[in-house]
Amino acid sequence: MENAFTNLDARARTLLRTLIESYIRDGQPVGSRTLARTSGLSVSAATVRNVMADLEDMGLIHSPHTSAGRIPTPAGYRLFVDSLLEVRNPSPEEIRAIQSGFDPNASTQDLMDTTSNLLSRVTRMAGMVRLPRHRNVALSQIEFLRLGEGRILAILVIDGKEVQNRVLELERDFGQDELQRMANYLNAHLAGKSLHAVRAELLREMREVRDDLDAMMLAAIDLGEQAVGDEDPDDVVVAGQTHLLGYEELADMERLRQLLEAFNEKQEILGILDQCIRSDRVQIFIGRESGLDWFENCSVVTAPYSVDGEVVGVLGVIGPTRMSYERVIPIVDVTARLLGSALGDHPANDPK
Amino acid sequence: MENAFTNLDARARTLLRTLIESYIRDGQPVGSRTLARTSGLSVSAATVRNVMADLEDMGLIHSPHTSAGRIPTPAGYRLFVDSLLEVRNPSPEEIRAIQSGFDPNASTQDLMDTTSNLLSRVTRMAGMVRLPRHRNVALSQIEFLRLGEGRILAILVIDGKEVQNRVLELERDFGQDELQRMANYLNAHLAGKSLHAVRAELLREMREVRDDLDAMMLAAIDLGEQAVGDEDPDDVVVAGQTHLLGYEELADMERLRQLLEAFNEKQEILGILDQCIRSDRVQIFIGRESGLDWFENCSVVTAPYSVDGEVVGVLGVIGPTRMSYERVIPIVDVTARLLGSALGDHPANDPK
DNA sequence: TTCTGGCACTCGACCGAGTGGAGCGCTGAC
DNA sequence: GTCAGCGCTCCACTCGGTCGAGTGCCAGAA
Repeated sequence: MENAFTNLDARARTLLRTLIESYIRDGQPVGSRTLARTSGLSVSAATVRNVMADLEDMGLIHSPHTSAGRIPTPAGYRLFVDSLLEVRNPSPEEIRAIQSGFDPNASTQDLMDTTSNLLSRVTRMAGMVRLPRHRNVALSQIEFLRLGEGRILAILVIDGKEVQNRVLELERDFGQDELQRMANYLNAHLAGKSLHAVRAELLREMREVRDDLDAMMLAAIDLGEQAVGDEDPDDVVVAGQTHLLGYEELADMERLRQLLEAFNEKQEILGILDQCIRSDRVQIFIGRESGLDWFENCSVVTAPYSVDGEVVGVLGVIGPTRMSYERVIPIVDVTARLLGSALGDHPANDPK
Repeated sequence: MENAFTNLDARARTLLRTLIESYIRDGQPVGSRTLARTSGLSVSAATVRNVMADLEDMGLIHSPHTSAGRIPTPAGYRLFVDSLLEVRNPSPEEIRAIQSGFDPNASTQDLMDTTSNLLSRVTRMAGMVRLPRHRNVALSQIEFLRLGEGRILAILVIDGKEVQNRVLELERDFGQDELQRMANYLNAHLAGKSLHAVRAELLREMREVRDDLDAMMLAAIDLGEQAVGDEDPDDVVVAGQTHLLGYEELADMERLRQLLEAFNEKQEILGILDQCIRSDRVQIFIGRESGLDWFENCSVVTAPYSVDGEVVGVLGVIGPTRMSYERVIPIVDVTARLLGSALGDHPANDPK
């Protein structure tokens, strides 16, 4: 890549860019004559052919068959998005359309749904949102309910609006009043702190003061630790998969099946998104770069979103590799920013 | 229908049946010669042609074009499944495969997921399960948690294992201890009764003894009524939609899109299933019978499932109209029965 | 050395004609 | 009512020919 990039002179890069733009627009292989005319350079088709031959040698373009025009290879797309693409800012209408979709009073889950819908509608591809990790949201309240012999329902109220249930299976049985006292203890000590902090505190306390506490407080801390313990098996919200049926470059039924199956399973989607969470900018996967066969002809554009400066999740879209990156990238970017700020407005105890 | 059926003599019915079976098997229009040979009747192709002409007049079959064989019309399929089809019992392996899929200790939600997966895997079509109405499940416990000014979280524990949350928005504000007492009151009076009964009781009590109760008990009943109130917006679990991509009679991308979209929205699927909940046997929708355009070339096979004699939900499959009804019907039937009995074993307080 | 015009060649898309086969309807005989 | 046979229709497939787009290469100009 580095190699290819440094080897390319300005003219070759202009031609490659024009070629890819043209192919993205029309979906047709583009020939030397067209390219010579549309590139803006004053060179003949024959010269263009020579340059194209070089580009082909470098693996950036190829022809589907003799005497068809050229189309970009994945490597070509890669070079294109990395160093040739001029990202357009999203049009004001697009920003408005996205912005108006966010209801700051909605619950997190609703926000995720709205966002992935929005992404898919605006880009006409499949949109997806990785649920935010709850690291820094405040624990409002914790309660325990005895369900049966050794089975306890832990209820976490987070941020004053999200409710999470967890069923804990325990060795020992607790009475409801015991549980109540534990809850009181935990609430008194931990309410208002972030889940992250709560976890840390519980662990610390368990180590440091183990011996000083009576059995019940110990059990309470233990319970709290279990309840806050592993976060939900993190999930991802997907929308608009069906848009993908419209692209004829994805028309292979078997591939399409695998693709939609992946959306159902969510596992692999999750894997892809998780790879992006570290970056702090828009990231792009082209074709098989993610290591998945069924991803041929598909690309992913993702962007992390953050609340209060910390990255808490990723969102993005999946579409055909031949997509309008210059349009999609800023949309994903803006959406991530807007989602971040929508999540940032904690309507903790807002009336109604 | 009545008309067509009574007008058909045994021979015509045999031929129609053979024709449809053959078409279902091969997907090819079937001609008079083939039909004469495979029907088992000793009649010539010419005679078969005459009969076929009659069947065509009755609207039971038609040819896609001159001098192609005949294929069944929706009306033909209808007659076929209503009175010509000999339902095979599912093979022992199939029963075993289905049966082994049920884990009697699983939660309702898991059971639904398993079941629709099972249906789709065994039939290689899309499986769906309408969640059971919670009419007759017992309320184990009800608790209230104050979230904020006038916002209360109601927690219903049902059947000793299912947990449901509802956020109630109230005019008046309640303190946590008030709520606690209300919950105690409600639990004392209502625990162990079916949700259905609970509702009835709450309503009765509100009318009859309104004046005798102090404000708090009244509020408690009110709360209880709200909490038990409307059941969840009933939902449906779908699985294996992607199987449908494999059938070339559904290969029209636009149709396919609408179909998958419908699976996502679930609304229309719900409508179809709800139409079936009244019947107590396997029901079949063919093509547009359900009134939906995008259903062309699709059929639905459903069966209600019941717990303790009462129908609580429906399950079924969606596939191409050209499906093997004799195989699918018994599968759906058996699955419904097995699901019913799996739901019937209440593992209310089972250890672990 | 680099660019350019020209030329021969390749390949796929398209068209039209021809062919074989499946299947139908009709008719007249039994 | 049943049946065999005939003529007809229509489709699917193949084949050959043409056209246009596009390439690769070469020789000459700058």
